[in-house]
Amino acid sequence: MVKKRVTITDIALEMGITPSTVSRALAGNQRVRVDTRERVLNVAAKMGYQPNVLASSLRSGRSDTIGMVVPRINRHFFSHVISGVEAVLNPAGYNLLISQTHERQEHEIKAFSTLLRNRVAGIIVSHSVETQTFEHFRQIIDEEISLVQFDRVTEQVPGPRIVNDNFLGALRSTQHLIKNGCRRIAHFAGALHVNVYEQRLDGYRYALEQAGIDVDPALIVENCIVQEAGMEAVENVIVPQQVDGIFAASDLSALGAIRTLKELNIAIPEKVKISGFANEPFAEMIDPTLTSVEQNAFEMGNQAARSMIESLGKEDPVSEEIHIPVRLIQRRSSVLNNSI
Amino acid sequence: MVKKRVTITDIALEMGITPSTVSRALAGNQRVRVDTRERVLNVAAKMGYQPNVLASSLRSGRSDTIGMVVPRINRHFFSHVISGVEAVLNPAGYNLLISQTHERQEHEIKAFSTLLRNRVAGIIVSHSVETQTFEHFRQIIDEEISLVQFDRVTEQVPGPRIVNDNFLGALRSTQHLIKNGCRRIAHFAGALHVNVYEQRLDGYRYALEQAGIDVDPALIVENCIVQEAGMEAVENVIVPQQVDGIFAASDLSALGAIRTLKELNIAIPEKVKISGFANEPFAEMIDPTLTSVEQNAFEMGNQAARSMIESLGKEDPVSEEIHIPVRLIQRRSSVLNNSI
DNA sequence: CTGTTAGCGCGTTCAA
DNA sequence: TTGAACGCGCTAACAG
Repeated sequence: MVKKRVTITDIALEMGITPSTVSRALAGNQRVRVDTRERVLNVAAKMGYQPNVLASSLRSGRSDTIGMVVPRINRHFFSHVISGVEAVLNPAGYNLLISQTHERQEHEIKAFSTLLRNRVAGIIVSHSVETQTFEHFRQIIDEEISLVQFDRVTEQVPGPRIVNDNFLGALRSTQHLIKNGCRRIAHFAGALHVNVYEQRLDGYRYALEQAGIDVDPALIVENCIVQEAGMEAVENVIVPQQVDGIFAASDLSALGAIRTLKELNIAIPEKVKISGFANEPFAEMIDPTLTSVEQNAFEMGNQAARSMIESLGKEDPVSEEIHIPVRLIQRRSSVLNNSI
Repeated sequence: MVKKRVTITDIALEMGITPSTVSRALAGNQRVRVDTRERVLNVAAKMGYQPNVLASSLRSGRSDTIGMVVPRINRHFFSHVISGVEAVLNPAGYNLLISQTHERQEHEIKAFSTLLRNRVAGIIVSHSVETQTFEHFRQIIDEEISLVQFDRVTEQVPGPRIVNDNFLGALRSTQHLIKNGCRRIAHFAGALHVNVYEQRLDGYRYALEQAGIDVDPALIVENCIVQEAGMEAVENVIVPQQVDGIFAASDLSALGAIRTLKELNIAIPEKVKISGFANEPFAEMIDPTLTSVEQNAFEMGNQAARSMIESLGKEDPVSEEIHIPVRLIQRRSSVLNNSI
């Protein structure tokens, strides 16, 4: 026996009133007697009524579902951003529909399509690494769906952008290496068409220039953000170029460098000082512990959600850029004495 | 200017046919001329038509949204399960609506309510640690919504249960410690009303009994799954009880133990051998590297999703229990010589 | 304060 | 093969 789902009509029939009144009572509308509202609420609870948000959204044209599109759900950074978004959106009465792109633009396009079909009120997105064109944002913009970008963002699309202070993090990190005596500092960079990696490179460059150190292109390793790339870079660049410091745009490539350097018996931090980016959990667990730039993913999620809620109340998108502060965490991979 | 959303009526008007025909054409219905179907598809694409799944679901009574309820999105294990679920459900045309309970039963109840209101076709859930009663599953069962449990499950609720082979993992892990010479083996347990921790305790017990070692209740530390608890347990149990082996139900408490033992200059693995559970990423990064039981979270997600799709096609739920194999990964925290 | 009427967008009868 | 009519559950406009 299938228990049919309870509708407002069922409640109305049960009480001898009309569905309209039930609807108003449930919605907390003022134009309904207090005692009838309470009776409706009672009967609804007793009958196990669950409002059908599909019908409600269809009729009202409003939706309380927010779409979220990320490269990968199971990456430490993104899972924490998602958690931060959820922490703000859920208490505010919104639900999250999540898609991952696996770093493929094609999947990003599909994800948008799915979210549009589901009539989400807004979309919170961090681009796939492949994404360099933005025509697929057209429909989102045309339909005036609120759009918030975070971390991997572009100015070519309107709406708030929540980003880490990548430039400052890179600047502080490189300055820290310089202060500790490094002169030939390599940079493990990412894909430079992605804003975050471009800005980290800029911060690195600026720090060197300020210190009167020439920027040597031979010391900049592109697309070096995974562990294996860090390992290879040690053999191809760090050793032959007699590098004494590494600012890595990723903790993983920093880890790769540490492992290979240890194998080669090159002392860290005595011979080479290293700092990474992201402060992954393993940074404080490896030997030596890894200096890194902490980015507050949870807070970034909170802010993205707050910006989304704000956008939902406005007519036109505000294309502001909001910076989440970063913090350099000094550990043994870059500091000689035992002061830390 | 708001571009109004395109509906099948718009397409019909544009083509001088009726919405019915458009609907049939888009649904791939046979009872429509091949060339009109193709014309409809063309016009739909040209007009940027996105089907309204809310209206579609409302009308058809079917939904392609699956709800997922987990304790925390941003935990390594759960984020990988989610990813595994997504990897199967997405290509099959389903969307995921995700809620986290933060280990609170109250939030679990709210999450269910939200999913029911959104008329999900099924729910994939792992209980909060607080969950010990199951009345809040009533409505899900009554409305015949497909239900799949994973990891933290109960037989008190119908439907497939996808679980790790916790018993076997614990058995192999404890046997491994015994084989390597341990006699007084402590167990860092979790909350014992949760199936996974109960089974890990059982496996530990069974291994001891098989080896003719008495189970000493003083060596079983309950609710010891976070780092701090592992640290305290070293001082309260490991040292005073002269323990020579620890089987921890969690990598985190194992990590805590390692840290405190190192501070106390108690040699690992010479004096105390340790194995954990979950094979968190840090297990191979700490010093000494941590022996642990690998649980394939991604595969567990795949299986949960497959079971869900299967359930959706059936009338009555099948209450089978599906085991995901685990694997003991031996590392330096438990092995003396350099053979690994 | 409550009832009546209409329609959101779609899918599914029943006719033609 | 197509069209006309209806209704999924709900909200909103208009009466009263």
